[in-house]
Amino acid sequence: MEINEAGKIVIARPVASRPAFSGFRSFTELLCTTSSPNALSKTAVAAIKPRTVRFKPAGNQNLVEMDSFEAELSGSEDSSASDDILKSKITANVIYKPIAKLVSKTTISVLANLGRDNLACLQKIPEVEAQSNNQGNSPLDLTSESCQNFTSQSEAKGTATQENSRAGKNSVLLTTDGDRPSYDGYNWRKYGQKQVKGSQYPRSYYKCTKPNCPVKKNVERTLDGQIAEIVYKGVHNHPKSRPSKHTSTDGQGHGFASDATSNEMKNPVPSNQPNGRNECYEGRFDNRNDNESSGHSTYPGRVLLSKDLMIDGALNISVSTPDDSFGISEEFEVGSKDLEAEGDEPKSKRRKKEHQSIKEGTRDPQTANPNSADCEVLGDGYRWRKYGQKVVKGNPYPRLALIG
DNA sequence: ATAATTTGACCGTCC
DNA sequence: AGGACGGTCAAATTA
Ligand SMILES: [Zn+2]
Repeated sequence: MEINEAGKIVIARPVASRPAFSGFRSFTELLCTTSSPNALSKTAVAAIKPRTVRFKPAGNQNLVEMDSFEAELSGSEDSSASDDILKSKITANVIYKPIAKLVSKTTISVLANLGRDNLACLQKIPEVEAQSNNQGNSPLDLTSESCQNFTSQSEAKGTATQENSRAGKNSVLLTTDGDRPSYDGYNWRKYGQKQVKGSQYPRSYYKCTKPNCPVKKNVERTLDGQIAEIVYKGVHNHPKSRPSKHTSTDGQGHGFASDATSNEMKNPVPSNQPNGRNECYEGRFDNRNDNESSGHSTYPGRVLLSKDLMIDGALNISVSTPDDSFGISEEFEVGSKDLEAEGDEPKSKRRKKEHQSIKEGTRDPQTANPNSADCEVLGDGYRWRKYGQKVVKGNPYPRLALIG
């Protein structure tokens, strides 16, 4: 059961074993500059809520969607668990996001003002869950505007050290806050939360709000509100909603809350999906750094994502594709490897089913990316050109070097 | 009034 | 068979 921590913890740092490419940096830079992370923070509040009681009827649940696949894995770690990895990896994508979050303008301003007061920030930021204001726009804004701010911050921190980030303690900036969104282009509805055994943090369950979309994601957040891990399950059967600035976009119209996590949306994703489907297969985002936060700061992590995702942060990323699989995923690793996993987690339950589905759904990586030849569109919305590939020691899969 | 979130209970799977 | 867990449902609550 527990175990993961070790794995997760980590985070990796970037660097380490990667061949050096200048790419790294570039990546980072790119990310920062172009893509920006999503950072966000917001106000927050913590609330305590009453509890509800319910009776329950029973039964219905079988809906579960099977489309998804799963992933699991966890963590990060370096281990080498190759086998496991394989299995798990297959479907899973992990992303480690360091910072990120989206912030609303207000927040931004606040931050700006506060700038120094991290503490203050912290307090606010922490949990909000969302609702507030930002929903609609945040994403965009962030991207454009905010991002920069963040970016810089994050970046700075990241690379430089982010002191602040965590300095503040929990996190202010970097952190993710509560549930807010980082908009990943999709709208999510929280349908459950639970303390899972293997992790220290509560796991929140989100579902894509589009009517027929089976995609779900699990988000674990630290006390501070930072995202410790995100796992995506399933494939969207609809295009992303684009954040139009003011609008809510897509579907629902209201703001959505995307929970916090992931991606950035910012960009119009280029091509991502030809059809509009396949957006995410499964991914995971891990951030748990608490542990050591001290070390470095950024949360380096890894990301594996598949088609849509994102990356963010300031980290170094490396991308690798597993061959195996479905190609679904391309992984971004940020630091080290992690992978994980293992067996410990019981997660497996439904997984099996999912896997099957997954396979079906996912396959065709190539298809998915039209560009696959030399250029690939990773989840970040940008197009990358492969300029190298190499087998890296701790990692079972060849690592690709991409240039933006 | 409506939609989203919270949260205890229920269900299925694993051991 | 029974307990432990993770995941999901859905009434209650909140926004
Ligand atoms: Zn969806």
